[in-house]
Amino acid sequence: MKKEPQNISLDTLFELSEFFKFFGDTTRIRVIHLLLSGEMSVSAIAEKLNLEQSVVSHQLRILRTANLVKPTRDGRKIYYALDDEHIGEIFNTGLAHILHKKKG
Amino acid sequence: MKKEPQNISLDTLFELSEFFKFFGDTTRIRVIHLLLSGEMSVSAIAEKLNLEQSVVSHQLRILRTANLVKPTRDGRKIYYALDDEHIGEIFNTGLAHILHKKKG
DNA sequence: TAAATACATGAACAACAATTCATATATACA
DNA sequence: TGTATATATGAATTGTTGTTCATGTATTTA
Repeated sequence: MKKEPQNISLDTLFELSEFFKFFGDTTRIRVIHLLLSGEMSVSAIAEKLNLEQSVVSHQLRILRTANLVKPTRDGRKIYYALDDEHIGEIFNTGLAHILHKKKG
Repeated sequence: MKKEPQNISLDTLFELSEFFKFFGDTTRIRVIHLLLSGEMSVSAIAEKLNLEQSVVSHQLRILRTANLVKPTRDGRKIYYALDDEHIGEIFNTGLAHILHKKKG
Protein backbone atom coordinates (compact mmCIF):
# COMPACT_ATOMS: atom_id res chain seq x y z
CA MET A 1 0.00 0.00 0.00
CA LYS A 2 2.86 2.31 -0.85
CA LYS A 3 1.84 5.58 -2.45
CA GLU A 4 4.02 7.77 -4.57
CA PRO A 5 5.91 10.19 -2.35
CA GLN A 6 4.80 13.78 -2.73
CA ASN A 7 7.65 16.19 -3.04
CA ILE A 8 7.03 18.76 -0.34
CA SER A 9 9.78 21.16 0.66
CA LEU A 10 11.10 21.33 4.20
CA ASP A 11 9.92 24.90 4.24
CA THR A 12 6.36 23.97 3.36
CA LEU A 13 6.33 21.20 5.96
CA PHE A 14 7.47 23.74 8.53
CA GLU A 15 4.68 26.14 7.55
CA LEU A 16 2.23 23.28 7.72
CA SER A 17 3.20 22.42 11.28
CA GLU A 18 3.03 26.10 12.21
CA PHE A 19 -0.43 26.24 10.73
CA PHE A 20 -1.67 23.24 12.69
CA LYS A 21 -0.28 24.82 15.86
CA PHE A 22 -3.04 27.41 15.71
CA PHE A 23 -5.57 24.60 16.14
CA GLY A 24 -3.53 22.97 18.86
CA ASP A 25 -4.63 25.13 21.76
CA THR A 26 -7.87 24.79 23.67
CA THR A 27 -8.58 28.48 23.88
CA ARG A 28 -8.03 29.05 20.19
CA ILE A 29 -10.00 26.00 19.10
CA ARG A 30 -12.91 27.17 21.26
CA VAL A 31 -12.74 30.59 19.65
CA ILE A 32 -12.60 29.07 16.20
CA HIS A 33 -15.52 26.82 17.03
CA LEU A 34 -17.53 29.79 18.22
CA LEU A 35 -16.77 31.81 15.10
CA LEU A 36 -17.90 28.95 12.89
CA SER A 37 -21.40 30.10 13.82
CA GLY A 38 -20.69 33.64 12.72
CA GLU A 39 -18.82 36.78 13.70
CA MET A 40 -18.71 37.90 17.31
CA SER A 41 -17.28 40.74 19.38
CA VAL A 42 -14.35 40.24 21.73
CA SER A 43 -16.43 40.78 24.84
CA ALA A 44 -19.11 38.38 23.58
CA ILE A 45 -16.48 35.73 22.94
CA ALA A 46 -14.99 36.22 26.39
CA GLU A 47 -18.39 35.99 28.04
CA LYS A 48 -19.49 32.98 26.04
CA LEU A 49 -16.28 31.09 26.77
CA ASN A 50 -16.00 32.35 30.32
CA LEU A 51 -12.52 33.73 29.73
CA GLU A 52 -10.82 36.98 30.66
CA GLN A 53 -10.95 39.64 27.98
CA SER A 54 -7.17 39.80 27.98
CA VAL A 55 -6.84 36.09 27.25
CA VAL A 56 -9.21 36.36 24.33
CA SER A 57 -7.50 39.45 22.93
CA HIS A 58 -4.10 37.79 23.11
CA GLN A 59 -5.28 34.70 21.30
CA LEU A 60 -7.21 36.73 18.74
CA ARG A 61 -4.05 38.61 17.96
CA ILE A 62 -2.30 35.33 17.22
CA LEU A 63 -5.14 34.22 14.96
CA ARG A 64 -5.33 37.65 13.33
CA THR A 65 -1.61 37.74 12.62
CA ALA A 66 -1.96 34.35 10.96
CA ASN A 67 -4.91 35.63 8.91
CA LEU A 68 -7.23 33.06 10.38
CA VAL A 69 -9.62 35.71 11.65
CA LYS A 70 -10.33 39.24 10.55
CA PRO A 71 -11.64 42.13 12.65
CA THR A 72 -14.31 44.67 11.77
CA ARG A 73 -14.85 47.66 13.98
CA ASP A 74 -18.34 48.85 14.74
CA GLY A 75 -18.21 51.71 17.17
CA ARG A 76 -16.38 50.58 20.23
CA LYS A 77 -16.84 46.93 19.50
CA ILE A 78 -14.68 44.86 17.22
CA TYR A 79 -16.26 41.88 15.57
CA TYR A 80 -14.11 38.95 14.62
CA ALA A 81 -14.92 36.50 11.86
CA LEU A 82 -13.10 33.55 10.35
CA ASP A 83 -11.08 34.78 7.41
CA ASP A 84 -10.72 31.60 5.44
CA GLU A 85 -13.19 29.02 4.20
CA HIS A 86 -10.65 26.27 4.77
CA ILE A 87 -10.72 26.68 8.52
CA GLY A 88 -14.11 25.10 8.97
CA GLU A 89 -13.06 22.26 6.72
CA ILE A 90 -9.97 21.52 8.76
CA PHE A 91 -11.88 21.84 12.02
CA ASN A 92 -14.52 19.41 10.82
CA THR A 93 -12.01 16.91 9.46
CA GLY A 94 -10.32 16.79 12.83
CA LEU A 95 -13.64 16.62 14.62
CA ALA A 96 -14.74 13.69 12.48
CA HIS A 97 -11.60 11.88 13.53
CA ILE A 98 -12.22 12.51 17.23
CA LEU A 99 -15.86 11.48 17.06
CA HIS A 100 -14.99 8.42 15.04
CA LYS A 101 -12.50 7.33 17.69
CA LYS A 102 -15.00 7.94 20.49
CA LYS A 103 -17.35 5.40 18.98
CA GLY A 104 -14.54 2.84 19.02
CA MET B 1 -23.67 33.81 6.67
CA LYS B 2 -24.50 32.49 10.10
CA LYS B 3 -24.61 28.74 10.42
CA GLU B 4 -26.42 26.77 13.05
CA PRO B 5 -24.12 26.28 16.02
CA GLN B 6 -22.92 22.73 16.49
CA ASN B 7 -23.16 21.52 20.02
CA ILE B 8 -19.70 20.26 20.84
CA SER B 9 -18.71 19.57 24.42
CA LEU B 10 -15.81 21.33 26.07
CA ASP B 11 -14.27 17.93 26.48
CA THR B 12 -14.43 17.17 22.78
CA LEU B 13 -12.99 20.57 21.89
CA PHE B 14 -10.13 19.88 24.26
CA GLU B 15 -9.47 16.52 22.64
CA LEU B 16 -9.63 18.18 19.26
CA SER B 17 -6.95 20.71 20.17
CA GLU B 18 -4.82 17.93 21.64
CA PHE B 19 -5.22 16.04 18.40
CA PHE B 20 -4.11 18.98 16.26
CA LYS B 21 -1.10 19.40 18.52
CA PHE B 22 0.38 16.24 17.08
CA PHE B 23 0.51 17.94 13.69
CA GLY B 24 1.87 21.13 15.18
CA ASP B 25 5.51 20.14 15.36
CA THR B 26 7.99 20.12 12.51
CA THR B 27 9.60 16.84 13.43
CA ARG B 28 6.31 15.02 13.78
CA ILE B 29 4.83 16.47 10.60
CA ARG B 30 7.95 15.39 8.71
CA VAL B 31 7.60 11.88 10.13
CA ILE B 32 3.93 11.80 9.22
CA HIS B 33 4.70 13.04 5.75
CA LEU B 34 7.31 10.35 5.30
CA LEU B 35 4.96 7.61 6.50
CA LEU B 36 2.31 8.74 4.02
CA SER B 37 4.47 6.97 1.46
CA GLY B 38 4.48 3.75 3.45
CA GLU B 39 5.92 2.14 6.55
CA MET B 40 9.53 2.72 7.52
CA SER B 41 11.96 1.65 10.23
CA VAL B 42 13.14 4.03 12.94
CA SER B 43 16.69 4.16 11.63
CA ALA B 44 15.46 4.76 8.09
CA ILE B 45 13.28 7.64 9.26
CA ALA B 46 16.16 9.15 11.20
CA GLU B 47 18.48 8.86 8.23
CA LYS B 48 15.98 10.20 5.74
CA LEU B 49 15.14 13.20 7.92
CA ASN B 50 18.71 13.68 9.11
CA LEU B 51 17.69 13.48 12.75
CA GLU B 52 19.15 11.69 15.74
CA GLN B 53 17.65 8.30 16.46
CA SER B 54 16.67 9.46 19.91
CA VAL B 55 14.71 12.40 18.56
CA VAL B 56 12.80 10.16 16.20
CA SER B 57 12.10 7.57 18.89
CA HIS B 58 10.78 10.20 21.28
CA GLN B 59 8.44 11.65 18.69
CA LEU B 60 7.33 8.22 17.55
CA ARG B 61 6.40 7.39 21.09
CA ILE B 62 4.16 10.44 21.19
CA LEU B 63 2.52 9.48 17.92
CA ARG B 64 2.24 5.85 19.00
CA THR B 65 0.65 6.73 22.33
CA ALA B 66 -1.90 8.78 20.41
CA ASN B 67 -2.52 5.86 18.06
CA LEU B 68 -1.43 7.84 15.05
CA VAL B 69 1.24 5.32 14.16
CA LYS B 70 1.62 1.64 14.87
CA PRO B 71 4.82 -0.38 15.14
CA THR B 72 5.58 -3.78 13.69
CA ARG B 73 8.71 -5.58 14.71
CA ASP B 74 10.74 -7.47 12.14
CA GLY B 75 13.89 -8.83 13.71
CA ARG B 76 15.77 -5.96 15.28
CA LYS B 77 14.01 -3.36 13.23
CA ILE B 78 10.68 -1.82 14.05
CA TYR B 79 8.61 -0.54 11.20
CA TYR B 80 6.20 2.29 11.81
CA ALA B 81 3.11 2.93 9.74
CA LEU B 82 0.28 5.42 9.98
CA ASP B 83 -2.51 3.85 11.98
CA ASP B 84 -5.46 5.86 10.77
CA GLU B 85 -6.78 6.69 7.33
CA HIS B 86 -7.87 10.11 8.53
CA ILE B 87 -4.33 11.28 9.06
CA GLY B 88 -3.56 11.66 5.39
CA GLU B 89 -6.81 13.50 4.91
CA ILE B 90 -6.03 16.01 7.63
CA PHE B 91 -2.48 16.42 6.40
CA ASN B 92 -3.68 17.10 2.88
CA THR B 93 -6.42 19.49 3.94
CA GLY B 94 -3.85 21.57 5.81
CA LEU B 95 -1.42 21.32 2.95
CA ALA B 96 -4.04 22.54 0.50
CA HIS B 97 -4.55 25.58 2.69
CA ILE B 98 -0.83 26.36 2.79
CA LEU B 99 -0.35 25.93 -0.93
CA HIS B 100 -3.44 27.98 -1.66
CA LYS B 101 -2.08 30.84 0.45
CA LYS B 102 1.32 30.65 -1.21
CA LYS B 103 -0.27 31.40 -4.56
CA GLY B 104 -1.81 34.54 -3.12
C1' DT C 1 27.10 -16.23 25.71
C1' DA C 2 29.46 -12.10 24.29
C1' DA C 3 29.28 -8.47 21.01
C1' DA C 4 26.87 -5.71 17.81
C1' DT C 5 22.73 -3.61 16.17
C1' DA C 6 18.18 -1.35 16.59
C1' DC C 7 15.27 0.99 19.32
C1' DA C 8 13.35 3.03 23.80
C1' DT C 9 13.53 5.83 27.73
C1' DG C 10 14.66 8.87 31.82
C1' DA C 11 16.57 13.16 33.44
C1' DA C 12 18.33 17.66 32.66
C1' DC C 13 18.22 21.62 30.07
C1' DA C 14 16.57 25.13 26.97
C1' DA C 15 13.15 27.22 24.31
C1' DC C 16 8.65 28.49 23.84
C1' DA C 17 3.87 29.61 24.72
C1' DA C 18 -0.20 30.81 27.57
C1' DT C 19 -2.05 33.37 31.28
C1' DT C 20 -2.16 37.16 34.56
C1' DC C 21 -1.99 41.78 35.84
C1' DA C 22 -1.44 46.40 34.97
C1' DT C 23 -1.89 49.81 31.75
C1' DA C 24 -2.54 51.96 27.19
C1' DT C 25 -5.44 53.28 23.22
C1' DA C 26 -9.67 54.19 20.80
C1' DT C 27 -14.42 55.30 20.54
C1' DA C 28 -18.84 57.02 22.27
C1' DC C 29 -21.52 59.91 24.89
C1' DA C 30 -22.93 63.07 28.59
C1' DT D 1 -13.71 67.73 27.39
C1' DG D 2 -14.17 64.30 30.91
C1' DT D 3 -15.81 59.69 31.82
C1' DA D 4 -17.15 55.09 30.66
C1' DT D 5 -16.72 51.21 27.63
C1' DA D 6 -14.32 48.02 24.47
C1' DT D 7 -10.21 46.24 23.08
C1' DA D 8 -5.04 45.82 22.79
C1' DT D 9 -0.63 45.17 24.58
C1' DG D 10 3.77 44.75 27.46
C1' DA D 11 6.13 42.44 31.17
C1' DA D 12 6.41 38.92 34.44
C1' DT D 13 5.38 34.42 35.64
C1' DT D 14 4.36 29.78 35.00
C1' DG D 15 3.65 25.64 32.54
C1' DT D 16 4.67 22.91 28.68
C1' DT D 17 7.38 20.74 25.15
C1' DG D 18 11.39 19.33 22.35
C1' DT D 19 16.12 18.03 22.30
C1' DT D 20 20.32 16.17 24.19
C1' DC D 21 22.93 12.89 26.45
C1' DA D 22 23.51 8.81 28.79
C1' DT D 23 21.92 4.46 29.43
C1' DG D 24 18.68 0.49 29.21
C1' DT D 25 16.31 -3.40 26.72
C1' DA D 26 15.54 -6.58 22.92
C1' DT D 27 17.17 -9.20 19.07
C1' DT D 28 20.53 -11.28 16.13
C1' DT D 29 24.72 -13.51 15.09
C1' DA D 30 29.53 -14.93 15.65
